[in-house]
Amino acid sequence: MDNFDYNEIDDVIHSRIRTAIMAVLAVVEEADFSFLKNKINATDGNLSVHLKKLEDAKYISSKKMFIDRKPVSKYKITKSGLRAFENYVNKLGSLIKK
Amino acid sequence: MDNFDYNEIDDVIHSRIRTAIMAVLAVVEEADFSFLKNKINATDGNLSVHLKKLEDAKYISSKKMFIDRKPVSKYKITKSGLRAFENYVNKLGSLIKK
DNA sequence: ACAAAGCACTTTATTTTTTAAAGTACTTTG
DNA sequence: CAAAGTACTTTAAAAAATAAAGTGCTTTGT
Repeated sequence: MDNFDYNEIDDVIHSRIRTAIMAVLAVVEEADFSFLKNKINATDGNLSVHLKKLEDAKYISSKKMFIDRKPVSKYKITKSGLRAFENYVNKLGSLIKK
Repeated sequence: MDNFDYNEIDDVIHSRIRTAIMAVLAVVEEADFSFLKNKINATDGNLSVHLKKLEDAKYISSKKMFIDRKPVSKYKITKSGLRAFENYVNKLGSLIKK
């Protein structure tokens, strides 16, 4: 039992809502705003803010478009986002199950 | 792939520093302030605040005493704290590794 | 003996983050 | 065509995290 340094946990990911977003985007090819909103059970404002934070960190990317005359934002995890999420999972796993 | 509801993640535990504290206290019988501080690499003020928060939630308990004429605070995880931590780990595990 | 430096914390204040509430820009339905 | 809905974004308020000071001793050096 050696390393428990909390600073090694990625704080961009380690927030309830962002952890959930990343977990979903890690397993789907692409997800739009409404899908995520329902999936993780978030309010609009919150989701919007946290998606932006993940996007600023380049962990996810978005494309905005119109489908059936309605605005739709599609999100997907980036390569570095997936890498970060994997690291996060490993780090947390090593912290947690001993 | 069904349940990703982020509200189900225990927010008392899901903070980097508190996750680390709980992870340590889940595997040791008892730990004092300095031990925790070094183990998880936290500053005094932060550690103090978060220990208090976990204590307020009854996830950990503390005893304050003097050893070698110096104040020492000993912390241990409570039964409900361990249960909460286990639930947290399970929940996060089910979210994360799919 | 006494000042300076440590140790083990706690408290307060500042910054950052999270959440909730409004707001924007349409589109659909009665 | 007004009211309700969809898909968000922005702003404002509440909560949390971090950093900085402060407290109360004890130890070490001179």
